[in-house]
Amino acid sequence: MPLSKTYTPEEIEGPHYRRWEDEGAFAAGRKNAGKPYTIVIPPPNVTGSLHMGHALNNTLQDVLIRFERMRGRDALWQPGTDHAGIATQMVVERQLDEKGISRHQLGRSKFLDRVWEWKAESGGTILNQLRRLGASADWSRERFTMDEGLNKAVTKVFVDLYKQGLIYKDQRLVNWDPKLLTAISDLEVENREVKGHLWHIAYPLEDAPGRHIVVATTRPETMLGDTAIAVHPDDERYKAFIGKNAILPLVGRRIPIVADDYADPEQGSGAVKITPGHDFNDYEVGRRHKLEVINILDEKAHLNDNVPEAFRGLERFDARKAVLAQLEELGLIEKIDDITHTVPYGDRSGVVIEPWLTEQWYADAATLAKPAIAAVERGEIVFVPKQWENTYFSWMRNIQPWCISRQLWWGHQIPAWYGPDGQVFVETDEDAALNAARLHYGKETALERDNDVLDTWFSSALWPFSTLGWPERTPELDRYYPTDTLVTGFDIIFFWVARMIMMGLHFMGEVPFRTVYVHALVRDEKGAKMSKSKGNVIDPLELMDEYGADALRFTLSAMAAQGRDIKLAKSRVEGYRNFATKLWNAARFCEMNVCLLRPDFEPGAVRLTVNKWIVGETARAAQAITEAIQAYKFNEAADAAYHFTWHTFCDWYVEFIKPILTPASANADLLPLDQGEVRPKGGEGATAPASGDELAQDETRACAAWALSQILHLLHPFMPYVTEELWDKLRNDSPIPETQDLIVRGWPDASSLPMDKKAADEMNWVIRLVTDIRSVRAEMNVPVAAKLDAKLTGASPETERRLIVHEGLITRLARLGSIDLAAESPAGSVQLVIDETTVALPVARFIDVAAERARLEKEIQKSQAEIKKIDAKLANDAFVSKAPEAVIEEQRTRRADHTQTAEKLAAALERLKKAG
RNA sequence: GGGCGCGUAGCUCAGUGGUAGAGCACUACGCUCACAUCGUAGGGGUCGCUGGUUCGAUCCCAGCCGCGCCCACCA
Repeated sequence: MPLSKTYTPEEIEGPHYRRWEDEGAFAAGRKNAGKPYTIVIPPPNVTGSLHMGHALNNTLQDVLIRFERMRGRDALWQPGTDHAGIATQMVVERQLDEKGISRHQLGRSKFLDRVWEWKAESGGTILNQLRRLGASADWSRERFTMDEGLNKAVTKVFVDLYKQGLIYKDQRLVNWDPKLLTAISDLEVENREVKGHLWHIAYPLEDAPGRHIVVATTRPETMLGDTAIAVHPDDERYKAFIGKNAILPLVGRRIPIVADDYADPEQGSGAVKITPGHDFNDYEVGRRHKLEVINILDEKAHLNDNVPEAFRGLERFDARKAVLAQLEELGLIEKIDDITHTVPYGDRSGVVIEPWLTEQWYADAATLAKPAIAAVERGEIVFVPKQWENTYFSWMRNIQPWCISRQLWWGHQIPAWYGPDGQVFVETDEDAALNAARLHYGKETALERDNDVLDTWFSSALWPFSTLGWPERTPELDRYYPTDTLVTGFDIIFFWVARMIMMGLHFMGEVPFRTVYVHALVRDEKGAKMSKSKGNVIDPLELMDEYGADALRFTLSAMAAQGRDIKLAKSRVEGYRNFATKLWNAARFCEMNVCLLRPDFEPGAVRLTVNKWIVGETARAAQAITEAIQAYKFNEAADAAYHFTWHTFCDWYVEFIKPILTPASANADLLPLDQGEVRPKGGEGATAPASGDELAQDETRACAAWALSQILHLLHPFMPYVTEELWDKLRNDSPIPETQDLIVRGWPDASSLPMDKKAADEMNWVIRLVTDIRSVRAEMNVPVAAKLDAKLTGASPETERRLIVHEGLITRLARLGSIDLAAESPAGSVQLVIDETTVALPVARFIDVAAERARLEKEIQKSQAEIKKIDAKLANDAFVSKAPEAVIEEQRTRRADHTQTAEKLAAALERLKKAG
């Protein structure tokens, strides 16, 4: 069935994807495959939906994986999803909430059943959306961070690290989320700038009635937990107070005034209240001075029984008001400053985080980080762009203990069991824990399992090896680990990338991947972060509906310049949809002209200049695209493919070959038989027409089909659907059995293709000639239908030869009646200069002589100005002695060109004047 | 407070120590047998500012102005 007039993505995307899957096109480990090339997907949240960040991230991965697969590597793109602890639990809790049920009413086990149900219900969505995008992952290997094998991996890692002393339990302040009621890690805290107040509060001194010491705070309610005041030891204002006591207002507690470097004389009043139970700094001060730690908040951040009765049970912000009101009444508020300061918020819950004293599990990140830092320093892992290594280093070198326990239900439950006296047994399963307990206690003892689960990122840190079967030593693990490239956004370098490196090195003894490609964030047209609340989200699914997956993929690739955010404009997507249509129509042209892939076609053996030229241009494009993808310069690769397809193949090659392929064409008797053998123009002396023309046509049909097939391959990583569809068409029409395969195999090898310099020069001359003639015609408003008879003067023998060979093309593309050599340019013509040749176009009846004179004068002036500039340079001794020879030579060449042009144009001007 | 990035055509962005580029938008014209989701031609930029290095700077360096991001326990 012939191709339709336009490309309709929705008709072919689904069927092609199904075919790829049915034929196992994406499966790793196929026979005869070369060296492995592996990418592990950043696992999307299992209950999530595809957003633009996913679209970008997965498009780039797919470009890489398809490229390497086509080049013959054993490409494995390992897919899967993440259980996303907090995020998923929140969704399910919200669903329950709508029915008026709390998870506690349901109980842990039933609640988890509900989460699994929700996972079963919505877990396929994101993966199907990735398929829609064209992602060529090996779905047969799909994993989930909570599946059985991965749970085994998580448990083993936890137990091993515990036994190595790298995981431990500790009581210290954590970031507590009073809404989600769980500890979170430093990374899950988002510091926001907010406007607030700085209250200066007078604390009465114990032994000096009527005298005060003033402290400044942004959180007056925490004073109820104060256990000291700190001043700087060198602060003259307060030296006398050190060692004395103050009386804590509202509470009446006697608190010491201590000297500590932490107190900054420049800040606030220079004296700072110390609340070890609710501030990370104060906690440290408290440690140094052995201060009492008073916890005044419960898990929901309401005041507890450790505060005076009047305040008990108050929510923290209500408590602030109450405290301030009381202080006001007592006249203890000295002044209030308006300030802007940073306040920690939970990135999931959006509420203010409380530093809260609890017992949690920690991983000794500093120890794990050491080899991870060294691996990047040694270049075993390379970040692209390289600057991200600095970000990585600065974080890793100051890394804090990683709080890995969460007071959630959805996640990997911590494999720790407690005896009645609090003794901890960390084992891979309950039986092992019971055994250990029996040994410890000397008898059977009931144990209670730790209720907490692990941070989601704990399991994703193992992803590059857990998905390959670890802790089993599987053949896949041997073959595909270490993986090759990790493609990710910079927002998860700390959360994920750094931790994978730490865990990979610790448990596998090898880096998890060689290259980390860090891409940008997708923003809206104006550069703002896309977010639901702003309503500026562009849905990739809608774009795919409207323009097709290929157009979206190509857009994202073309905009993925390193180190820059992507501002996505719909107009770009539309433009690349048009590109797909253009390609489609070029294929239609080939189809209509019966251009078939030929078994005997040898790109190195073509005889016609146009064909030699397109072979060389194809080689150039293939090389540029290959190099760009290898260097992760997706935009350059996409641009090169776009330009070659549209502006070289469609704009010129297709136009060049039309006169050859159209048998009835009046130009048929002008066809060159071959590069060296040019048939004389006109009837007389012409060699027998038919056979030579058929040879030329034959070669050209095969060459066009070949070039198109190369384009389809080069574009395939970016636009898999339309290229597969057209390839399908092309190969089905082909008599060669070897091409009966999906496009997923085979990548153009530029090094095996000849780049014929002579053919390139020749066709570039034709292009210049045609373009310049068109330009003049347009400028002179020559009616498009007017066939002009061009006359060339001063042509060299080579130009004359080119003219004869390409006459048919030139007259057709430049819309000439004829083009001939002449001794002299005819009067009343417009003249232009190509190298040594003057081209005269008889357009007298269309032109305004005065305007033409002005044009020529302007052109001459332009050239003369250039010559003047070059002469100045060449007259500069410093330039001549210091600039490289090539640069000087280039200047000389340019000068000669301009001189020639100026002379020819001056001659033209003279003739015009004479004629006028 | 520390670190990073960005300011190039109306818009969105590439790019290079040696004659400024693309897409979109815009203007004019469209005979034509792949394509109006198209063709041909065209207009449009002192490459943020100021200095420095250099024979030569949009590119390298410094400072400044403007914008954005990341990290950080400063009340």
